[in-house]
Amino acid sequence: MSQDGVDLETSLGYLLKEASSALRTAMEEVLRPLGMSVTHYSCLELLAQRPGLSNSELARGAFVTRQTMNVLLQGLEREGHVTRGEATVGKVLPVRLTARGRRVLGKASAAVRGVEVRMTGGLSVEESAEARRILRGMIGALRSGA
Amino acid sequence: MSQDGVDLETSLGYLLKEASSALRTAMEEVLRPLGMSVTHYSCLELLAQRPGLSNSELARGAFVTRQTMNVLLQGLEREGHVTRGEATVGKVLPVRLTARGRRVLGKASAAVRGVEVRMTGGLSVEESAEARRILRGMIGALRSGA
DNA sequence: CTGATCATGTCAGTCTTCTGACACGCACCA
DNA sequence: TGGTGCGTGTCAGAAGACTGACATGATCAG
Repeated sequence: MSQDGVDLETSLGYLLKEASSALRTAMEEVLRPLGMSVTHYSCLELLAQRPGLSNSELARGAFVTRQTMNVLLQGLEREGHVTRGEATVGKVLPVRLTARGRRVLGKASAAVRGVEVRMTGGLSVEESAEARRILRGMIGALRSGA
Repeated sequence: MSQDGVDLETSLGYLLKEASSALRTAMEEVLRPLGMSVTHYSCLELLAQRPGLSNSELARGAFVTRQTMNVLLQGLEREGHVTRGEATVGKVLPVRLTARGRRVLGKASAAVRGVEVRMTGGLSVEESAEARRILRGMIGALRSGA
């Protein structure tokens, strides 16, 4: 059975999906009371740390297509959480957080930080570093093959 | 900036999402030529390893809702990849792979195994074990908090 | 035995995300 | 100079996944 196939009990891929799913669920739980989805939060957090990112850059950072990020940004702009500036070069429109966007992000960021602390609470500093190193290696290996 | 928020460069949560996204993309690439999606494959692989699973159990194993798994199974049944037996207890319908389902799964399973090998190729046996241990710890910590 | 609770399968509607397609601007090279 | 390729923003349609809701059967407390 497990000689040619993928054993679910052992597979790192399955474990990765399981962990990612659990993280997403936990984030949804703490973000729901704030009226925010995980993708909303990801977009705002990206903008807070890298102001002026474009639509396409935000999409890559949040792991969605640029079309999806576009409709997301339209909603965020309508709600007054972000502003889209003038194109300085080409068609690229830099996006920035408004004061209101920064405010709602504050609570969300704290909530998500709580989830991350809960997730990594049982890990030593060495284990965290090891986990980061291994995950980065996996990502690199997967991307190189494409 | 990064004192209260979540630093994307360091965050294990972001790294987890990044790795999961890269894995999903890589799987889609190898499954597309076979005319199969990741969720299709997950469902079939689960059934191969645990025959007779019910709709709800499959949903939990593939990290989707039972409604989503239901429409997926309807499609797989229509294409002759699975059969749904009689309810032995309650309303629970055990699902099983057909010969045809097993055949298409064979190629897909090999392809996905190739992706997993590529992903974990650079890891030693000890590192793999460490990664599994850490991921299981994260999953447990996230679930316990719910 | 009876009522309450829970999990399951399923139908319907909605929301999210993706794929496909188009026009535009930039950079490079012949 | 003109063309080719690439990245970008955006519109439209299709596919995927989710939430809500209902009836049914199992389980357990009283």
